[in-house]
Amino acid sequence: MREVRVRFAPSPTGALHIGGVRTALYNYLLARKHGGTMILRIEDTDQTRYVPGAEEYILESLAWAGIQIDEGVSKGGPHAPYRQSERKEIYKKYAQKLIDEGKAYYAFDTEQELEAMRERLKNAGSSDQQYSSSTRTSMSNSLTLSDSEVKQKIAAGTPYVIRLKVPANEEVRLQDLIRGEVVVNSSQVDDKVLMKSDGMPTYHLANVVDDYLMKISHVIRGEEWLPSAPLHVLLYKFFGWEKEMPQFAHLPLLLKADGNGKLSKRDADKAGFPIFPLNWTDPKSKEFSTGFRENGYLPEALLNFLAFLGWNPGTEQEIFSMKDLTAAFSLERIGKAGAKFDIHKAQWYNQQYLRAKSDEELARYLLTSLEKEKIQCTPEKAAKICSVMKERITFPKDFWEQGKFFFQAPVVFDEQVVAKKWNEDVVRFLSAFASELKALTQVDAASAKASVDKTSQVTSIPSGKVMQALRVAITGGASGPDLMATIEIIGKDEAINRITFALENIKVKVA
RNA sequence: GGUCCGUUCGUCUAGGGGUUAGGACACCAGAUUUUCAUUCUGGUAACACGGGUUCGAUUCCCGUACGGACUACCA
Repeated sequence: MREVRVRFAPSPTGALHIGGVRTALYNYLLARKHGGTMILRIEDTDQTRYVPGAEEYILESLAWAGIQIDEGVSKGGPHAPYRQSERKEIYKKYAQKLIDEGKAYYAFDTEQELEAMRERLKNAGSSDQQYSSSTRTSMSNSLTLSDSEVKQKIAAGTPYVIRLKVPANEEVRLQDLIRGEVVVNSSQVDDKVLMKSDGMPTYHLANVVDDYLMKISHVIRGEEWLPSAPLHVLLYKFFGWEKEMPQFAHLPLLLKADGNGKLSKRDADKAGFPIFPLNWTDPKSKEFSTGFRENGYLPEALLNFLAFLGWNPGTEQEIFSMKDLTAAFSLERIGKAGAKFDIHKAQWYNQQYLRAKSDEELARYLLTSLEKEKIQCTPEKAAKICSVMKERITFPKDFWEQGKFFFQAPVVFDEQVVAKKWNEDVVRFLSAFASELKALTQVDAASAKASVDKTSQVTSIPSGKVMQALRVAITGGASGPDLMATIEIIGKDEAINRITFALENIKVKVA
């Protein structure tokens, strides 16, 4: 097998779509698996769609995800520059070569003329309205014009594009690593523009030239590129690069969770989950989009989830670190059908990865939240809280959001529990329990439990009848981690205060 | 419309000519628990359809349906 060199080649037109992250991931995994090279190339040949900050965003997203670039923008390498706008002259040279060899031609048609051509064909009932072998003869190009006319037009500064002269009726085959052999007749491929009138290449030319020059071994990209792959094959042929042609792998698309169709930002917004790795504000429209990172998704969990959308190892193992993924990954095991993006599974992965962390690591999340709230807490206490809460949370922020009561005494109490459980017995029990606690020098979970049992005996009230009320008094809510552990964490005095406060403020419902 | 690609539980998928069609998420039920959650146990649930080929097809072939991508001087 030849040296594995893969590239992720996004264009800086906005935030990086989550599907792009998966494409990058698969590229990266293949590179790592075979000790190859991961290249990042920026495809910024469309100047009208350029969005400032997008490139930085892509870089930061990949870094966050843990997808490391070996070569490319921001990193440099033997094939620099890696930004296509800076490689303009290179493409020009290759386009010229095709012109010289009669494999491409100049075209001077204006937008209106092209429009008129399509209209004409449409009216004539033609099934397609392409600029191709059948229509090029009636257009304004270097095939129909004389040499002197062409020269004159160019000299006069008439805008022109360079088009590929696609052969009329030829079978173009390509061996896709995921889909097998794909055959397309060249008559289905139109005379694609290679060089635009602004002097920039189109994707088709730039990608083929760069992949060749950068010695790319595998092109792993989304399925939306499959229809134009034959064109690329043709280009490799015309350049005489068939031997160096990379292998293609066209990935199944990421679909929206409900209904059908490509996963879009709209769908994600509607369902309330992010679609971009990081927060993003569009510089033009000022539209803000949330990111997976800011929503509390761990990169390793997101990647694990993403990896399994379209690929699986064929075993029953579900949790895969980047290392595991690298070891298990293979293009052969990528599926063909589009995968619906079900955020539930992503959340489950997040839970799994969060739980696997040590209390000390988790404590850092809680401490971060507390800092924002300007609440003091020792790392030890934070770790303890995380330890009792880790089984019930999905995101780092949940430690604070579901554990506020560790730091703030409740002032309002769950109405349902109060209505249902708060009664004379409760008042009696809690008063006695508070006294019981007072008698102790220190309260931990075990002694708190002992006190509950003792109070139960003394008052002859079964603890089961009053535990919910105790919880409400201590936390204000109806659910939470182990109550005795909670009491231990807030401490004896605080527990007594809270019970006293509840006793004073919750009215017994008159039966 | 045309070209290409696809189709196994609700979702991600394993499997593959003869299987009780497996797992995970989600869902439901039971057990545990002071609650919720966790955990454990169990459950509902799938080969799009029609023709071939074959002793036998969910698996191979062909159609149909449905879905998707592409159809720009966008990538």
